[in-house]
Amino acid sequence: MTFRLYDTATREVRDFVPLQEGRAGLYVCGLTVQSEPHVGHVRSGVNFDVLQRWLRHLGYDVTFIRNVTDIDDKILTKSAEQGRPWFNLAYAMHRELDRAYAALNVAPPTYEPAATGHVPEMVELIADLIDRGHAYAAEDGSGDVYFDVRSWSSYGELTHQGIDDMEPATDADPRGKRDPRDFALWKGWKQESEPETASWPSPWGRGRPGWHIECSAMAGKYLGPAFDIHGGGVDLRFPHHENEQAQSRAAGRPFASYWMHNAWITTAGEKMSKSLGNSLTIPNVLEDYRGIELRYYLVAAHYRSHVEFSHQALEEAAVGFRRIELFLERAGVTEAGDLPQAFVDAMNDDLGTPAAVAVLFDVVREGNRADDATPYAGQVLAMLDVLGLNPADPAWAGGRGQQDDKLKSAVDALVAGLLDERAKARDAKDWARADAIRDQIKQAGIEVEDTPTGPKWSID
RNA sequence: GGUGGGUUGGCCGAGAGGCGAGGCAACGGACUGCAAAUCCGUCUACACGGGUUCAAAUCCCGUACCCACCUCCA
Repeated sequence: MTFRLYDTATREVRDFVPLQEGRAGLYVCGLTVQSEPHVGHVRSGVNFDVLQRWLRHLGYDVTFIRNVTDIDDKILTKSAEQGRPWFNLAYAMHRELDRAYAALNVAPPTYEPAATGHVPEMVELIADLIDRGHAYAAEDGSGDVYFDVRSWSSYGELTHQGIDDMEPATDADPRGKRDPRDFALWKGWKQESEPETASWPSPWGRGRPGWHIECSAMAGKYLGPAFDIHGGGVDLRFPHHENEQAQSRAAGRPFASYWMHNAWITTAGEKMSKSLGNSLTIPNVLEDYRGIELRYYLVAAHYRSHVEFSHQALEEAAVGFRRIELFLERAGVTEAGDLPQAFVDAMNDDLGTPAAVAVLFDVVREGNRADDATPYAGQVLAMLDVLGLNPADPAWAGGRGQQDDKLKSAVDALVAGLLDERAKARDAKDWARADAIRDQIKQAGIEVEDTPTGPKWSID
């Protein structure tokens, strides 16, 4: 079976046929770095990381571009509220995002371009659009430049909407727009309310980029006028992706062949909006769960399915994942084997991670049943590698590894004496004494279990 | 008004005309001095009302409820 994926534009699962054999160009809309990343934000990071890994597994030479939007209205508003420069806020949140990705073993993309670093490319594209008659400088002297949606007959094709069916933007300032649905390519500098540092020179006066233009410009720069896959969250379909496609194609660039959109994580049935507070920020969640457990929770759901976040569900997922880890520990295998065909089929079917995870557990069970778990453990490792969930991956060590080791050997020394005593009691069939010692250790939060190779302890 | 998605067992979460996904929890059994871990088994679900079909969670029609997007949200 070849790799198939659901294309939002055609609303069907299609065979993946790259523009160039053996190569895959992937552009994903990253985040606007304006607040601490929460669980919902990193979902797309994890989802597209799995895509990237799978494409690589399939042998593609992948160029993966994931941008960062480091200038926009919200960044300006928030930084003003916090009394610090916008670039300070954006950079701080960018670093926070990097930490979150690292904690979840989201591999860095090939390149992570930032909007502010690509103003010349945007200006070039905007000028081209004006030349072609698809954009115009606002006549009200605001310095804005708008895309003329009426000039582009296939506007709305990505989201299958007709211009006249769209709700006129009541909240947006119509300013110098010819049609209320025209969107900003360039935003003139508002001297009275915006810092000069948030403006760049352009043929239309100082200003800053509109939201959508950056992605068209950067995708074009790093992936060329046509590339394979464009991804992002469902909310970006409209207007962001619709506009990206319109302005790119209006400039004569074919743009993306496939569109992939990941679904939301909701809390209490509601969109996990940035205004809901910070209880589910990555640093907060990682106080209670390991990164690998959170990643497993995110990978176990299909990328196009809503996930209703709950601590109970995350807890259950973590328990389930530990089952896999325990199996690997017991097997003591470190060499990855081959992927089971059922796993490959699941992944090829639009990244069917839920079915893939089911295969994972099937193999764990078979391995637990078998006399020799080695071949099964090898398969499990191979599957975990593809999903970015291999516990042995150094990415999970974080900065705590060394201290954990020291702690472990200290506890080991303390527990060893007690276990020794317990062994003597057991030899003498003094079960009461043996159980008392085990209880005593458990009081300290350490679980003792007897295995064929002797007792083992683990932190509860 | 337009566009898209959803409603599955105690819980989470797949599937998309016939064959019990998987996980968590619970219960029973095996193993164990007792446990733990592991294995085996049990719990046979698809919002509601119609319809099509030999056969519907899956297709069609209708209803209810939920969510998202409609010009700077992952």
